[in-house]
Amino acid sequence: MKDVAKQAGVSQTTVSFVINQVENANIPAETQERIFAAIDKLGYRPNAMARQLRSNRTQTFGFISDVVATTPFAGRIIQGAQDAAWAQGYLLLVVNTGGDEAVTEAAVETLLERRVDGILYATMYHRAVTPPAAVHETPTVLLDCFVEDRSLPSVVPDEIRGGYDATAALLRKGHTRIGLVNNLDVVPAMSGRQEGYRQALAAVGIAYDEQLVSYYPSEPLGGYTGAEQLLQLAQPPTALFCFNDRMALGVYRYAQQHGLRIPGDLAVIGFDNQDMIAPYLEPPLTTMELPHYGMGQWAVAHLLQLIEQTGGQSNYPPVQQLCECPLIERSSI
Amino acid sequence: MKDVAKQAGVSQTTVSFVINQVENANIPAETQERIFAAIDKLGYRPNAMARQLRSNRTQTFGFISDVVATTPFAGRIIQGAQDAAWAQGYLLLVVNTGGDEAVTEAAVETLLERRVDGILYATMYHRAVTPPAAVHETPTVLLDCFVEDRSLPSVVPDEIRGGYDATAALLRKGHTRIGLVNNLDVVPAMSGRQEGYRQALAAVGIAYDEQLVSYYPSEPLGGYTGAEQLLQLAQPPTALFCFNDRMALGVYRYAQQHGLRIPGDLAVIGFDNQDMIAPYLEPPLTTMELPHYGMGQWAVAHLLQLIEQTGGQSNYPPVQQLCECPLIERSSI
DNA sequence: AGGTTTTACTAATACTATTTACTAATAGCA
DNA sequence: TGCTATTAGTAAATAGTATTAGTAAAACCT
Repeated sequence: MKDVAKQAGVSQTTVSFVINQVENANIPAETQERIFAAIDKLGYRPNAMARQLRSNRTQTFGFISDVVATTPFAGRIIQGAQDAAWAQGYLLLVVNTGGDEAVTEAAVETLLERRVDGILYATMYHRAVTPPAAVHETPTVLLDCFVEDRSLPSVVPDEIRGGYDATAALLRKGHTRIGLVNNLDVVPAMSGRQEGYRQALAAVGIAYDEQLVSYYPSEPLGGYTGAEQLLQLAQPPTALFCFNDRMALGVYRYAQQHGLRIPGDLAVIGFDNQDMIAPYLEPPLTTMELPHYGMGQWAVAHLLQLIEQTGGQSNYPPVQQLCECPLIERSSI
Repeated sequence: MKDVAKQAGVSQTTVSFVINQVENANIPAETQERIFAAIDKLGYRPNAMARQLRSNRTQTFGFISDVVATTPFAGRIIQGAQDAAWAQGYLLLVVNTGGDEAVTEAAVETLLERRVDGILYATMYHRAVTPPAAVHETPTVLLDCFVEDRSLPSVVPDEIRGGYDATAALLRKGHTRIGLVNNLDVVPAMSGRQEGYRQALAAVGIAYDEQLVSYYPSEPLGGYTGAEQLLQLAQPPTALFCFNDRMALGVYRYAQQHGLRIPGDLAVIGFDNQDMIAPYLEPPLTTMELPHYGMGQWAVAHLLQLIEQTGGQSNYPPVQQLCECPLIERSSI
């Protein structure tokens, strides 16, 4: 910048004013042109480090996640966050802890040393977490996870409503005996979707029947086994709400092997809207989409809001945002 | 740091020496302890920005990609890169251009302003690219892509060898009439795998038969149509090598509808090893894995090497690295 | 004409480290 | 004892910007 100033015959201050379009600086167009010419001639590029040091803002957020790549659709979380950040002139510094606690601690430490303007703490499936205490030293929002004591803002899918809407979609098609092929692990998705299922049935006066719910590992085989259990009942369901698309895949397989036509003999609805499964099943699977992209966006928007508030020191209780899971209608119900 | 110095009763210089474990500084253990106590007491955390400004190293790489999330397995590229970077004390600043040229240009500019120590330029499928000229201002390696003039180092899958190995696996099982259900788009994966297929056949003296190769869009429907075309030949193939797992899915569907048993009546081998498809097909699909994770790692390792060399100003021609695609044996051949 | 306002700048300082050059005090040695 | 070598530090320069306070000259106003 000093060299640019010399080249343009002005002071370094003036160059700074011109580069940053400072109001009230009153630098005439002619001088500005001289400075831009000097910038071009010298190939000058502002040094963001120095700028950050001086202004105490890095225009950077840390993005910590347990496992980015293992679950395939989860890349959308990071994409939503990145897009929203970029739109506001922010960049994301990503760390991937692999779920290791020591790494997570080190990651937070590193990000704080780098003076990120905020931290996004994401998990690849909806669950409770206990992030390192140091995250409280900077604005932080939890993405697809939450802390038990609600001491940090978080954004998660609205599992109950998702379960409700999926069940309601089945009810709208005239089904009254609806099975739930649920996950065995007690995670928020498992209990939340089941609660939504219960509420949707209750809303139309259908009694909750324990027999119509099966619990198996959330994989194709678990779906197969669940279908087997529920469809061999004396009064079998005419529709199955599956915990996820992979379990729905198992249900499809069972139906195919037993000559059940979907949706004629059996309606099937999934959850997750997995790119590589849902659209390619025969018939294409109706399912609920997890709002990963939207949650990523929301998290960044909220972080920006927190940063702005920090000036005002407003101390509202951290918001716990629920994101709706839209119904993706295809041909399986 | 000044406050720490005051608290410990030493100069700021001494604190710096202790924090950085400077050799030849001869700070006795007792003084060091006093300083560490002061650091703890004041909750001091070094300011990476200032450190970076002074030392002119950011310990950061830029990671530019066209579309992170659209192709599901591609997250592994970023994961491989991130893991390798973290292991060396580097962090990744990710930007996702959505394929937009203006955004790409802006991304490079931003990363250069932030003085990243290097750039990783990744695409989500293997292809030729023309990155902004400014990437030449910092060490850069291309990931899953390359420039026509080979002016930048790159790492890509060895498509020819992948095609060769897939075909060879089929040959080993005794097949002599092998069809290729290829992609319609002329991309390196398409032509490379076909070339490997040709070479593998030639190696055992089987003449290349144009009739045994079909070209359709790389989706399930294209696979279905390809299978239909090849299997209705007067002398149909007993094995099909599919451009990717999604096309293999279409082939499975065709086989099922026409009473062909896999692998008994028809052997099928895919490409990509997609998490959500290959293991869950019936029977599980034998396929070739794209070495995404490994390419990400290699790219970072090479970047580090380039940075080290930059001191020595060695000017070798940029290396073009090929990564092997391993065979994932399951039950479809 | 004399004063005020505006224009077009500049000098100096701060941000938080790293690094070089230097010093005072002590230890070692013949 | 007198000299050098080592120990245990410190002062000051530097990195590249942003920002505050200030100034000289020109323009404006009555």
